[in-house]
Amino acid sequence: MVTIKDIAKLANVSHTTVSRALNNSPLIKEPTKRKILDIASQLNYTPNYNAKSLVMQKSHTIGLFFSTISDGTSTSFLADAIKGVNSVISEDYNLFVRGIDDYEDFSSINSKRYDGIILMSQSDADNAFIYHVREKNIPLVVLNRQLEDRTIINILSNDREGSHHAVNYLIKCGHQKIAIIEGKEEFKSSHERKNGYLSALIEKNIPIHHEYSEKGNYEMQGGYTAMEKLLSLEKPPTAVFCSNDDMAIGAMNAIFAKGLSVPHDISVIGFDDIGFAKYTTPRLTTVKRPMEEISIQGAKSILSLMSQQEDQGGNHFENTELIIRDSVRALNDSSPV
Amino acid sequence: MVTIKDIAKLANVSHTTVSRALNNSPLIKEPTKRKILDIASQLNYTPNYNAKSLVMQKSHTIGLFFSTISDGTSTSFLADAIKGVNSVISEDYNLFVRGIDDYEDFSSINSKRYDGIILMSQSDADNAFIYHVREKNIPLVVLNRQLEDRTIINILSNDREGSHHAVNYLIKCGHQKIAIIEGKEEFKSSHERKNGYLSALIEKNIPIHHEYSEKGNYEMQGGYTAMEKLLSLEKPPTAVFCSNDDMAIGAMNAIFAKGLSVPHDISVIGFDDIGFAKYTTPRLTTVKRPMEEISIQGAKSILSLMSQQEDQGGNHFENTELIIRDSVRALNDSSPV
DNA sequence: CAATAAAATGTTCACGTTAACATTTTGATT
DNA sequence: AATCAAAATGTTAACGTGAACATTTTATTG
Repeated sequence: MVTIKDIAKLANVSHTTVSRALNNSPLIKEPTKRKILDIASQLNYTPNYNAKSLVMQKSHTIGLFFSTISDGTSTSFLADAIKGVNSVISEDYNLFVRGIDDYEDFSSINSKRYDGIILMSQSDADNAFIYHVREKNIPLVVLNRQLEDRTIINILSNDREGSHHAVNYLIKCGHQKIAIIEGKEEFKSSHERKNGYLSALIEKNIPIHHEYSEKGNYEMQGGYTAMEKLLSLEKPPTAVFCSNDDMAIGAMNAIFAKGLSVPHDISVIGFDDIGFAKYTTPRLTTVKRPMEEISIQGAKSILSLMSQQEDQGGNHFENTELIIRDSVRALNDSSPV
Repeated sequence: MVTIKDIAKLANVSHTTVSRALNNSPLIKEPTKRKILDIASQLNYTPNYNAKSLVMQKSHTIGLFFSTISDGTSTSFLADAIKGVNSVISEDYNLFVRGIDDYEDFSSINSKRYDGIILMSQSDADNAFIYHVREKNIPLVVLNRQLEDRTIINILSNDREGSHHAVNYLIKCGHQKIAIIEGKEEFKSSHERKNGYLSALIEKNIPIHHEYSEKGNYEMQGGYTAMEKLLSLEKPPTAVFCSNDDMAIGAMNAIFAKGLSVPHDISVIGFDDIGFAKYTTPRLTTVKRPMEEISIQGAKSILSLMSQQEDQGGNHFENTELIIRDSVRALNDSSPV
């Protein structure tokens, strides 16, 4: 492996001069600079980042952490987040991807190792991690889950508003018996989305029936099982708000399995707008959550946070959007807006 | 930041003794070892991995590279690979994720920075990368694409066999007019899967019609468009082999859009067995490709390759499996095996 | 052309750790 | 107790780089 000292010898200068030349310091005369750069490229020199990091106290590494990678994080969620972050950070940053639940303790997570951390947070259980990162003074951006601590940069979609909007749409379509299939209980988003569902019903004075709430887990099978239970009720709902698209797909399958049709017998609405939502039969009406946009914003934020030290915390909401397709039926004449 | 020298001072020993104690060297007496470990944990000591890496010439980093992350890599593919690798490597390795197409040149990829590299290879264009990694003497495992070079560890599914099997099944079901929707042209797997399709037809002496081959791109929209073309043929096929599930889903949608039914009017078979395949309507018959298993094997291989230096190259095939669901209809009496 | 400031380059140290070699302590043997 | 081997610990250097300070070279000015 060739080092700056090797280059120094060949160029007949000190290794510091080489260092300066490679870092494009204005202190070095043009001719020598060129000579050094020439030799460096001829020798195929590449800097040793460990040495660099050691002396400069920077790691050139950004950590992208998920609450969990193996347990219940949907593929599209994981992939969209990585794609988003990846598209923003430049070649000279390393991107480390890991799940918080992979760690027994957080001792290996410190400012020497990470210049910045993006946390894709799904659960309150992440708070210990957040606390640790803050304590170690590592620049941090939290995505996807709202924090009380307003000093932390926080980028997320307004899930409550999104689900409120969705349920409101069902009501406008004439539905009154509206059920919900909830998300994974440990995930904050589940509660946000349920709250939007509740607030929409309350706003329109529609009574809330306990039996219209079914627990789910954000997985297709969970949506299927939950829907089966709803269908076996004495008075089944006419519409179901599913807390994510995966469960909506499972729910539709449960409906088909009973010989019923969507949206004729039961209307279904989802959340996320994953790629497949356009290709279900019927096409799924859902709330679009701009996951990739959120991670792009997150990556940009962490970069600016790392360069300037001005820590401008607070929430940044990316808007959700109701995507109307074919899985909801209007029960009344007044066509919905 | 607390270093081993700080600990040394407090323990009244040399920093080397501390280093040895922390690394559990047998040279250190039990009592001193305990004392040092105590102090270390009290001070909340965490090792500086940059220093460690610098002197030990190890990076504690495993690179997981994709041909591309942003351009045409399906979400389930990306996520399954990361999940698989992540589940195997231990806490003291960093997992680095990046797309090859993010790099202008590979100069930053060297053995100081990566202890090992797992390449999820989709395209011949990766060969330059592979060559570079080999030249730098970085342990390498290539997943998902067959290499000529038998000295490189290579783990993949036998796609040709899988698609042969699938098309054979269609034939056994009485189909003769069997079309194919091909994958992304630049990806090796597309050709493998097409070859399996062709060999199955040839084996059974079924004439190959040029118009029954449609180009696709591994995306749902591509499957849709390709299917539309097939349906507009004078003699449309009775069965379609789609080179992945995403396109199969798109194809089914195109069939529905024409008012036709799957499998009654046209049979559809996919490849991959993604999570959604169980939840399409009808449920998708497909070839299961054990992506997560492949990445788990890949991660295990890279770890063993990194520890022992015995480089045992060659291909390791993970078996595909035909998953029979409801999207293929038997045209004849003889029920298929 | 000397004096002096500015520019260019060199010397030495530091970063935090492990490793090679050196020294001291311990314990067994006579 | 003296001797010696083994065990435990210490000293110093090394990894590759950047930074502070020191020195030399160059350009500018009177």
